[in-house]
Amino acid sequence: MKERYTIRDVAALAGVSNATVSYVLNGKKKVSEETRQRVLRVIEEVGFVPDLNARGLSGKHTKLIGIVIPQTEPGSKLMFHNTFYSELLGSIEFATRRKGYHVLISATDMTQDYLNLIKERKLAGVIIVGTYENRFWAQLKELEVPVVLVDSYCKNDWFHAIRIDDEYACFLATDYMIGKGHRRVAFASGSLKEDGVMQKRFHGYRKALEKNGIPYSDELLFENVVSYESGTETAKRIAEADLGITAVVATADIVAIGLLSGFYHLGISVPEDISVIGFDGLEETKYTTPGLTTIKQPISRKGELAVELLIENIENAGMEKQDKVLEVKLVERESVNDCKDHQRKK
Amino acid sequence: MKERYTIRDVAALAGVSNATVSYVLNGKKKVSEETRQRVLRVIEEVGFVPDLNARGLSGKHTKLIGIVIPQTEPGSKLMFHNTFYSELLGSIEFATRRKGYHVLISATDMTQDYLNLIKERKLAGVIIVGTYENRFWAQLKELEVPVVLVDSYCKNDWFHAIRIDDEYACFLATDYMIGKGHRRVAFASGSLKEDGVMQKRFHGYRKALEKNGIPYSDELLFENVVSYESGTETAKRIAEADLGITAVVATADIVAIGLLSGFYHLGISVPEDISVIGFDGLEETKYTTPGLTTIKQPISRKGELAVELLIENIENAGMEKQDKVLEVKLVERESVNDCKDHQRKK
DNA sequence: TACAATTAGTGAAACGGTTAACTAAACAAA
DNA sequence: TTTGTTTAGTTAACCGTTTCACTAATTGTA
Repeated sequence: MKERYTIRDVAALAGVSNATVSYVLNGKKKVSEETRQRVLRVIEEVGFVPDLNARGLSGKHTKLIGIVIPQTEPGSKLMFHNTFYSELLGSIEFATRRKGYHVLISATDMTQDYLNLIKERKLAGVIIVGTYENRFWAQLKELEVPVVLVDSYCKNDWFHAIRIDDEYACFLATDYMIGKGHRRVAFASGSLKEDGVMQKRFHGYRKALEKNGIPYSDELLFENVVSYESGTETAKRIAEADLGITAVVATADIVAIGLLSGFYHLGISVPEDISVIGFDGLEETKYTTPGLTTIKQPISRKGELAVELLIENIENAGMEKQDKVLEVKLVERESVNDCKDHQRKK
Repeated sequence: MKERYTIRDVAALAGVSNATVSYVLNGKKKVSEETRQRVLRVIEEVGFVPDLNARGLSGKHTKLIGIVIPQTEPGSKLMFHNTFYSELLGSIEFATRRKGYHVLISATDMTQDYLNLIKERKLAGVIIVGTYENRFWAQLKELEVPVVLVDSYCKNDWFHAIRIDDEYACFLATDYMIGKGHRRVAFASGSLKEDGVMQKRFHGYRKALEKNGIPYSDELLFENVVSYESGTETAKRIAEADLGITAVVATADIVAIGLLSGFYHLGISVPEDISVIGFDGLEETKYTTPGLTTIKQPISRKGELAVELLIENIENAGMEKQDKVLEVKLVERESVNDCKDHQRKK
């Protein structure tokens, strides 16, 4: 890269000391209007741009924030395929840029490597999405770097968090299905191993059954990964199980869309033969056939809020921990019908 | 952030000078095996991690690379919605991480702001995706930073480039349709204003018509943005135009998927009433109804190659410019039928 | 034995900012 | 006139690396 003007060059040209230029740049000390203008003119003329590496070295923080998006499998293809993450990432990137920060993305779990990255780059803050792994959370805390969790649950409650009421949201979805007369409601879930959003959503599902006096049955739980393919797979399993299922609550739109496709290819018609409700409110749910009824969560808002919260915390340290719970709403489209009550259709 | 061990701390603990530690770290000078081990042991013990800001300040390069993804509209929602970009981004991120580099993403055009970003962060290299804007390219060149273009066309031919043969690819798609007996083949394109991939693809379309002795007709060109919505819109326009169109060549799967949905809602059946071919080979084309016949391009490979090429250029400066053209292939699924030759169906 | 060459390691000056401590001038108050 | 205060700006140390120039010790050569 080409050699560049430094703050000292600018100082020399403007006939002041480098400190003065620095003060003009960051306004931490008063500089007479006259000098200020002179310095600014020189900056403008030579196209001076400060070196953020140097600033990061001596200054308070680097204006660099890290985003951790879960890595579902090596190659990180799967996760980028769920446009939930795309939309979230887009909103984070946009909000970050608007605030004059830059964003470093990593599709990885919170590992020792990532902790090192935080140190190496002296990240000003970190946004972590959808991780429940807590083996490294104590170490993360020790780093004393501002952290905002999105859709993550940290038992210790150490970090800021942005989320929705996952339990309620799935309660809503399930209760809605039951309200339509469905009694055999399957639950197409992501992995329930970790103590995260999926578990919360599962609890919501069970609560809705309970409220309506429907006994929970293990057979109706279809646990899988969160992906298109897993949806089609689950559709097959549901069809083969032949349990009289008339409705499916999916824990992600991408799964629901997979279900739609799976059922279609099996000659099972949605919503005539089976009703499906999704979760997320992705754009594409408007365009699927049939249009997908879903629980819409404010994805972009999550990203925006995460950035705002993080930057606020970066800029005024020692801020009290915050938890923001955003609202969801049920969007009715065409993938849910009233149950025709053929209790046991063959 | 917590105070950290520096290279001098490590040096003191190992009883050597800081220079020696530095040489152990980056192997630029020989250090006796004994000292090396001693230093490494201390590093391990105290968990020392070098500060990349400091390294970036004094060292050759920052191991930070920037990715520019085009911004289609403020808020950058649209572009992140095309999973073409998600997949590309995912592969870039993965390849980058494997090489020990980090990646800074920006959804923006190549503007003065971005040029400044390159300077500010002293980016080691830049990957630019799908931009044709060249107002700033001369300035970018002056920065003397390694650049790889992906799906971008720079007239001056200054930068490394990764691409497919867009013209041939669309020729293939169109010729295939014609081979199925279609004579009225619409072209659902992105904007042809800029001198980029869309224009190349358009040329391919025209060449295929020409080869088959079909006169080109302006009416059959449907220019729009590249998005789901634009696809549904175009479907409507095609239906309303009533021009006896029996096939559509789309310049992006996301548009094609929009077409599928649009036609469905208009009661027009694909492929019975109209055939559709897409472009990109996104995962979801497997799952649409009907499955989308499409021109598959090696998206992840594009990302990988871009990263490899860029890093090679970063690490051995003065490398000769390279152009890589990757292969595409036509994937047949269910969205294309032989033309029933109802020349003018009502 | 003397001199050159090699090897292992050191010292200190960059890199380009920030900032605490200081100075000099101008002004106000007694 | 003396003293104190405010204002505008400077000096220089520092942030944590890299790397050039150097030294001291060891080895090789004639």
